[in-house]
Amino acid sequence: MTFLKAEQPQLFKDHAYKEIKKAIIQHQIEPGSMLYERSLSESLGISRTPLKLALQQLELEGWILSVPRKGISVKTINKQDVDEVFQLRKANEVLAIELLIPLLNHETIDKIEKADEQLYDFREDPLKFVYYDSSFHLLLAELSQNHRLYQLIHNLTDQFNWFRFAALKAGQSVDEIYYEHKLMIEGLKTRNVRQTTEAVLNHIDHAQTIIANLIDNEENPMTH
Amino acid sequence: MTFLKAEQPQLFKDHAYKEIKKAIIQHQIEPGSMLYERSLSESLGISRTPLKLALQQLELEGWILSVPRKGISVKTINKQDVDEVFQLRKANEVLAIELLIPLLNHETIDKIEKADEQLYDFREDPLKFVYYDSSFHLLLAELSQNHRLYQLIHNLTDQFNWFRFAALKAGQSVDEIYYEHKLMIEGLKTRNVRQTTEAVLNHIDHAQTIIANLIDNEENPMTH
DNA sequence: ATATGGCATCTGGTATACCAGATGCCAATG
DNA sequence: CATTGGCATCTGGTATACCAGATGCCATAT
Repeated sequence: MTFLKAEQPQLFKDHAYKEIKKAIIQHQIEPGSMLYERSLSESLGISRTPLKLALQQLELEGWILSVPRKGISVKTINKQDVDEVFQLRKANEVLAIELLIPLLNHETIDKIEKADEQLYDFREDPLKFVYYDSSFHLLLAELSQNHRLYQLIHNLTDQFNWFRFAALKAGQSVDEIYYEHKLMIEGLKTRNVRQTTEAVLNHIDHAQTIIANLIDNEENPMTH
Repeated sequence: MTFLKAEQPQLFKDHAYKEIKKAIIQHQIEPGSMLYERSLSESLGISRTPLKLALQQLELEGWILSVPRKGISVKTINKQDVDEVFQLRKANEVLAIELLIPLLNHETIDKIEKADEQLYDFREDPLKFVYYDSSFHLLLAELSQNHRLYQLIHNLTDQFNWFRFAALKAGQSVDEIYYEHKLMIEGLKTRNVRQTTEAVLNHIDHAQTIIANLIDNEENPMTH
């Protein structure tokens, strides 16, 4: 029995992983640009060993491409990448809904409504809206009680946010999406799997359309 | 233009990853047992740096648990783990079917039937049967043309195989599952999404029942 | 002018030395 | 006898030196 919290030590690899991923998602690092272990480790103030671990995680999650003895680059994306991510999101967020609904109770419904209110507060602030929209989807995944599913959706929403930051930079707003959440919540409150599923699919499809148009239309630094 | 094949160099980390994962799946390493970086690196004949990369990949994929400065252990599993893996398998293999069917042609159907014949050849050899059954499911994932989905199903079927090796060790055979493939193939050949989906779900449910019983029934080294 | 060979210098990959937290034994102390 | 403090020795984490493949420049040869 241990009372003094064995707080997890902050490992350099985790810190590096978060920092680099954030920089990629927020487009502080452009897709296609090279990363160099030596200069990165220097700017992060750590050695190459924990940095390599961070980079490998990013590679396994599909953010960067590492070619042995040649170099590491931030991945560029094309329409197929967008399609793949959205196909997976749809199937797995629907799964989360199906698992979640039989588990709902007053407490969890309350949590969901609270999360949605937070979202509403930031409907005019695109950056924060992106953040809280993800939180909303992640909350549903968490309440599905399938931890592997949560991890998967987490990864997919991160990738989605990457696309989305590009849309924001390009001046496109996706804020009207907020109102689609209302339909999802109504479906959840009435434990209606079909209504909720449809609302989720509409919600995701709507986002996909916006992103797909952005990717298709022109040369932009995300595509190769 | 490069004609001389730029064959990917064999990296030590990949070799170590494959070897350790194989040992875990085939239960040469028992769940719950500890792994030590120094002795592992020695027995693999590599240093700790590439080994750490291999171990981290195994951790990210859920095979092992690493506690900073304390140790690394092979994960034990419980009924919830089994449920999680099978929930994900069902949703995502159904997705693969839905994506695959509109893409089918003579060539791909031929591939699928060939794979099934190979499977039939090993219906009496449980070890090889496990291998070719996975190949069959992976082929369907591959033909869905969603690479992320392929990777996901690959990971899930590997975890499934881990369960399955335990079933084989416990003397339970799951070979009758072969005949369920026939129904899947018929559905595919007639491009019938509903029939194929149902066959896949039955197929996976059948396997889940066998594994769940094994986990539930008794103390065995997989559970904690 | 062009093709080529070799070297300087990039890159990531690997091995290893060292650091710090965790643990358990055991002697010193009450 | 029970408790405690400290040290020996485990563990993984980190920093760093070195190795080898990849690349491009430039001198040289044709």
